[in-house]
Amino acid sequence: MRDRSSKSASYSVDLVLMTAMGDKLAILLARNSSERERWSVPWRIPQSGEALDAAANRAAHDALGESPAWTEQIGAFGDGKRHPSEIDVSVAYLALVPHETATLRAGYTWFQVADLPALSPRQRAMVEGATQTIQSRLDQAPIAFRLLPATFTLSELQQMYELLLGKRLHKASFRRALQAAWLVEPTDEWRSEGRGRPAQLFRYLPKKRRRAHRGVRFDFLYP
Amino acid sequence: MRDRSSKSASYSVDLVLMTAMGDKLAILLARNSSERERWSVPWRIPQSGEALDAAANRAAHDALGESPAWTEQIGAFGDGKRHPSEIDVSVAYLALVPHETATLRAGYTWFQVADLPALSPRQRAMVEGATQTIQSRLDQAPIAFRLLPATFTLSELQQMYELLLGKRLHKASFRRALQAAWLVEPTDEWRSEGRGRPAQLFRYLPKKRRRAHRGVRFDFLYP
DNA sequence: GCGAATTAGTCACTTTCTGTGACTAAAGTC
DNA sequence: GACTTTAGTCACAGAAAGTGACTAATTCGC
Repeated sequence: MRDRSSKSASYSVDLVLMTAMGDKLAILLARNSSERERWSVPWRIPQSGEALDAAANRAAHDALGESPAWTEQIGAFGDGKRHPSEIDVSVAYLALVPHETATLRAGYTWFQVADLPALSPRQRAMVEGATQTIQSRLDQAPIAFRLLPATFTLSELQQMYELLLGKRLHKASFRRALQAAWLVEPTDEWRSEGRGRPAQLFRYLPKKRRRAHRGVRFDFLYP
Repeated sequence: MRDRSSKSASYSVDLVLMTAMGDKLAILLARNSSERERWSVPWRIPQSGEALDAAANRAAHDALGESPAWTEQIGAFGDGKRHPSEIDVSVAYLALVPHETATLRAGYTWFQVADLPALSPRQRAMVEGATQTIQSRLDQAPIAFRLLPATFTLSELQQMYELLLGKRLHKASFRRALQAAWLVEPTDEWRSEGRGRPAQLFRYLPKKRRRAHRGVRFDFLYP
């Protein structure tokens, strides 16, 4: 990548930037000229005094020309897995953009996560971690909304959840849950998508949520 | 701390080691001789080639003489907040031990998380992150069991959940959910705790879980 | 010894939530 | 105008959660 000024720096910031392309998740990769793998996740070495998320944001700006709709740290990766550079530890960030409005700079390409080229072991672990983070935080953070444009139909939102969860959802149940959670509000616009009845457009409704006052749910997955 | 060999190292591993003392959460702090704050979370600079979790485990061993019952990375902290040393970035680990069996080496003390002494800003952020991680992963990882001895009564388990969740639970609901999740198995031991009927002892039952096959739950908390 | 107090463990009832199929509505296609 | 397609809603059955009351086994006070 760029800023390889200090070859001895011991940590990097790596960016797993994801989007939804059609019905597949995709990840942004940068073409490498000098490293062993032909492609890699964008990464930067923080400049002196630069915060970690600032470095992640810089990597995103270099690729997109704008800030992602969502950015969140995944964790620090090291522990023996090889990185594109000789860096000991890499702090990975997950970032999301809606595919509709994203335009890529030269040297960057979207790859479907199901069909990635060879990546360094450490970066492959980061991609793995990023997809797990998405699934696990889907019900705590507005992940799905950050992958959609500002307004969307409820069918589009449902399809996004189906993509992220990897399973079909029942329309009536989905909408009932959505209503109960006060997550969206209708706009006065409608969209006619070729055939079929036009759909109303909605927008995400960030709001002070009253904490769910449920008891324990042992929906555990762990061994 | 110790191993201050390379003052120029740019990242550390910091350990937020927690336990349940009575009905309060407590955290392990190490007394400082030279740093600005009198107390700090134990931290280490990874030795060359040492993995991040190995460094966290080393910090735990130095304090306890044994490995924690649970260890998990929380994330990397930097972003301007001051650390005990001049280190740029610190990778924080959450670790758990049952209070009953933990014995501390000299220079280490438990503090209730509600009543901590002055800590460096970065370490305070880590403690904050650790408590959030505990709450958010309580239903995905055996957090409560790692804070209890190998065998325990169901009342003790319920009290642990009440402590971690910060709210009372109904006994019948708690046990019903526990049964449905196949999380514990009875031993043939009973414990008489002074007055009242003796309680059967249970142990944690790690097991291949069948994935919860539920739909979406918009139990969101986010703004 | 015996009743009160205390803690464990279970049951049964009510309320709430979820899964699901069927229904109506509004557009385009032929 | 009949048929197809997508949006949006309803209503019912079944499952799950909230809750109070009940039985069980022990210690304490007298």
